[in-house]
Amino acid sequence: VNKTTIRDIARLAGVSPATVSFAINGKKGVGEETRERILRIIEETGFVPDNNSRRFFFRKNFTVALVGSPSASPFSDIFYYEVAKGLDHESGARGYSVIFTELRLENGRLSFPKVVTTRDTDGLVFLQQVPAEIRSGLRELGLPYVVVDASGREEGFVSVYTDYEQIAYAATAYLIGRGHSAIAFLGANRVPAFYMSTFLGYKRAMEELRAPIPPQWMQAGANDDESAARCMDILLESEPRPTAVFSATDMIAIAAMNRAREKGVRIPEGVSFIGIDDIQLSSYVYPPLTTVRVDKFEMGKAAMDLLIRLIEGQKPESRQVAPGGVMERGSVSWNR
Amino acid sequence: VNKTTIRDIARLAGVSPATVSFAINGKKGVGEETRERILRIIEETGFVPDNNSRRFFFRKNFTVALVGSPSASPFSDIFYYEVAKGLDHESGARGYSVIFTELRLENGRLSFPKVVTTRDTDGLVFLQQVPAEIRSGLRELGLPYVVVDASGREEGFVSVYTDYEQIAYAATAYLIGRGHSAIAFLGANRVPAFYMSTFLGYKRAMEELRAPIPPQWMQAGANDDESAARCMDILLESEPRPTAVFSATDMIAIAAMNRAREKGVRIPEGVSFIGIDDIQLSSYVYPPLTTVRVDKFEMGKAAMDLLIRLIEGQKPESRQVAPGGVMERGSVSWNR
DNA sequence: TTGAAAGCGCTAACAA
DNA sequence: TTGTTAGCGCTTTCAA
Repeated sequence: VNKTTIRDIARLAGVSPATVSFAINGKKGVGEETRERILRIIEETGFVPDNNSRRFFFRKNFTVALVGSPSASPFSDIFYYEVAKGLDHESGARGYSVIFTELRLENGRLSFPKVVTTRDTDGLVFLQQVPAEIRSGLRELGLPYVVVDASGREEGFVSVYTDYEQIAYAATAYLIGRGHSAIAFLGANRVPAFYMSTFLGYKRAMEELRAPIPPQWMQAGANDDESAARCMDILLESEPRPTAVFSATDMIAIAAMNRAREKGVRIPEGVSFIGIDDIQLSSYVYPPLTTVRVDKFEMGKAAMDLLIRLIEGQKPESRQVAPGGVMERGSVSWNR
Repeated sequence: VNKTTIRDIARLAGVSPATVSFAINGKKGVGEETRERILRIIEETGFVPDNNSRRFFFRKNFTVALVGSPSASPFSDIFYYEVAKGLDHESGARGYSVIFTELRLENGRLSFPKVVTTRDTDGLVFLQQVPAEIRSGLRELGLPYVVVDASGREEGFVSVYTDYEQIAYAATAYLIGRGHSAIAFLGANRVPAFYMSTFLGYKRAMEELRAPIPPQWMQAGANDDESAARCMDILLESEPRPTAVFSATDMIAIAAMNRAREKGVRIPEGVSFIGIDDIQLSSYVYPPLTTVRVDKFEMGKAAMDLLIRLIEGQKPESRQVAPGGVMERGSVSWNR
């Protein structure tokens, strides 16, 4: 198949290739009627300039890689997907494509996939955080990158984040609004900044209640299903026992909920639960989990915008995405 | 940043660029010691040949696009992710990258994203089926494509599939092995070929029981959460009532399970459930769903292999991926 | 306003 | 076995 080139169009229009190039890219230096004639011919022939030639000339890929990491799953499976949709949406409009890839895990060490090491992409998108083991490697690469759903933005990178302090406050305040005051906190300290934000939001809401919080109501180590279950055990045995639990993520809430049920606690009558994220899972567990939504699609779009700006040499600021509202489902009951 | 080129390497090695190119690509026509010297210098300098130049020269992208469709049910979210991992794994080893993209939905019509229409990729991967509305467009494009998890392989395309008849048989046989004989079928007819396979597998297992099946035990229209719930209602009201339900997918099983619980049925004591897929959700619902595993990672790998062969001009056959085993969890009880 | 010409980094045909 | 050379399709500089 011999694709038509800019030369063919030039011949058809009776002009030089350079003029066609100018016309296509909307540069000045082409007469109005010449431009129209050229564009009409392009329209008719369905000509599309060869992208690989442009890549070659500009020494640029017009490509961005979404870099997943095995350590992030399975908590983030669904998270990945919605962010990816947002990235795709925005990138399409800006002339970029999104490459899907994952960090390689070989005998216990994380490394970049070949697309990245060969610099066969213009920028990277990370989720939540850049795994510590690859930070120095990332610096060496010198590729622009953004972090989506970064917890806190202390460090020197561009990120898309949401206000988890505010969200945690909203979640706790929701429980308070439903009559609860014995509210426990179930947090994950694997990412300290995330822990901080959610805890502070919880604390702020509790302060307005002016009631002291028993220390064993504040659990920090719920980093996966099992540790969340252990934390839940402690909560259930604590005296007095909380009537509601605020969890920093839906996954934690679900693991804790399952544990409580195993121990014979009725939900939400015995203990109420609220989470953060609104992952797909949350509507399917029983009872469906009440949670505060985080707009991951929007985060993906924002990340793409920021990353393209970085690639093009701008110095964009990190961007905040507004939190969604409370998704009221079946895991919170009234407490009177 | 002025990247080092093949010319620089040639100069350092005291040979011509062509010789370096031969050495890199393992072509014959280079002396053994010259080759070693060149490769050593490449090693030392960390030189990586510019991929965009190769794309330009070969008029090829070394890229494959995973084409999602917005109309696909939320059921497939997790499916996407595991297949994508398989695609990434295999493509990395073969020098390709995976682009993540979605069909565009504009005023009710599906269309291809720009990456595809501009032929800025070498091949496409579809999930389950090619949406009917874009089939003719796909033909016009003339891009190679494969369908992952295709239901049946009647039509003229290359696909990766698994034997759902066999899987359905295994699932039903598992219930029979647990003492059940009043077993209902809950299927989805949105994709007829998939419906066929699962139903026939169910029927084959039931035939061995030599017991007649009341027609209302065979429900075909469970295509989403709500229709699955309605089907479950019918099952619960049918006389005699089945003691177990085989569902063609985990999502259907979960929706039906939730419905049964709403109606006050205890699971698995009242009714047992088994599904197909082993999606992540299945281990988190309550009770955790017993299901037959489908190896989606393997499907992704196989799809990539097939697609690359197609791109390289071979005529590969569709490939079958072996079904996984039964994942025994908490949704099936013994029936005596 | 338009055209001619050079060149991006690589590969492959051909010549030495 | 190795070097020379041309050229892939595009953009941009420079000259007309």
